[in-house]
Amino acid sequence: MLSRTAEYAVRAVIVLGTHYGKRAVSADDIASILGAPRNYLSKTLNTLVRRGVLTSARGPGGGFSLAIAPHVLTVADVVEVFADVRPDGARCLLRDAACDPTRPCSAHRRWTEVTTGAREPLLRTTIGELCAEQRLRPVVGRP
Amino acid sequence: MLSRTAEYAVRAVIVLGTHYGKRAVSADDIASILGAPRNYLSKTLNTLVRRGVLTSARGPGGGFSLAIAPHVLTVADVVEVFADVRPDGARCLLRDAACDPTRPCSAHRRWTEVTTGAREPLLRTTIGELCAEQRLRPVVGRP
DNA sequence: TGAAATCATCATATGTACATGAGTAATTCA
DNA sequence: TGAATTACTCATGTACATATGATGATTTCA
Repeated sequence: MLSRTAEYAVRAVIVLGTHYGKRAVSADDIASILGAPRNYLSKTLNTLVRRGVLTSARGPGGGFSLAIAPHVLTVADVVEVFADVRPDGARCLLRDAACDPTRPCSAHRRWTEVTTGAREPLLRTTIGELCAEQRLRPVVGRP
Repeated sequence: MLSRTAEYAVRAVIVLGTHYGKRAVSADDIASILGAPRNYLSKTLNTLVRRGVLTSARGPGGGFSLAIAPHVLTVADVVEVFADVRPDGARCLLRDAACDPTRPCSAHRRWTEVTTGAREPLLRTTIGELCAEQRLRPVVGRP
């Protein structure tokens, strides 16, 4: 469903979500946790820094951290840095020419519903929700 | 959202849906309707034929037709020929190792909900729904 | 039977995603 | 201040998506 890069990004952000408010995690550590190539991941993380999703710090004790709280950061926020899944409302589905935006063709409207619907779970789900269970170790009971 | 190829496929199938039960449409005609490169589209159409989504006929009067009625054929049926968007239930989100399928980790389950939710509009929407009320200029048959 | 129409396929080219290895720049701390 | 740590960047390579143009194979019909 996602490109390799976008999936690395989501997984890395989940790892960072589990350390949110505690400490930064180095690219080396994230790469080894994910089993992802270190330098490639590093470039991906750097892109997330430039987009304001992460912050970075060099030197000993440095690494990457979430710039946005896990319960606020959505999966879409991360994924859409690497793959634009937003419905292209301007371009018509059937022709390269644009529909009249005030009066789009019927297939166009229907297609927008499909792509909007597919995007919705990404918008609705936060990184925090995906991290939640990572904090639960098997022996820890639920309140 | 879709690869170029998958989008060509959906658009081509919609064109064929508007001619369903009437006549076949040639790759040349589809390419010119979509503004897509003819030979590239031809390969894409051929893939759909091999997958049983379309039928083809050579010679004068030949071309491509839907092998499945438009109101039965779903967008997912077409898209998933070119991009597998089905949730990968076996692989764990956080590691390349697989979760225990009978007892997946919680993030895993949550992630499956996201990808399943994103796929759902593709499964639910039929090509027929996208064809309805199309004011496509029909391809004129030979005299 | 031969010409036209049409799908199918091949050879080749280009760009981008994905990846690797080596190096550079910034930061911390003894 | 210098060594260790870490982010950042560059050069390069491979595979695949996206094309383009030419050619082969099949079918129809005058």
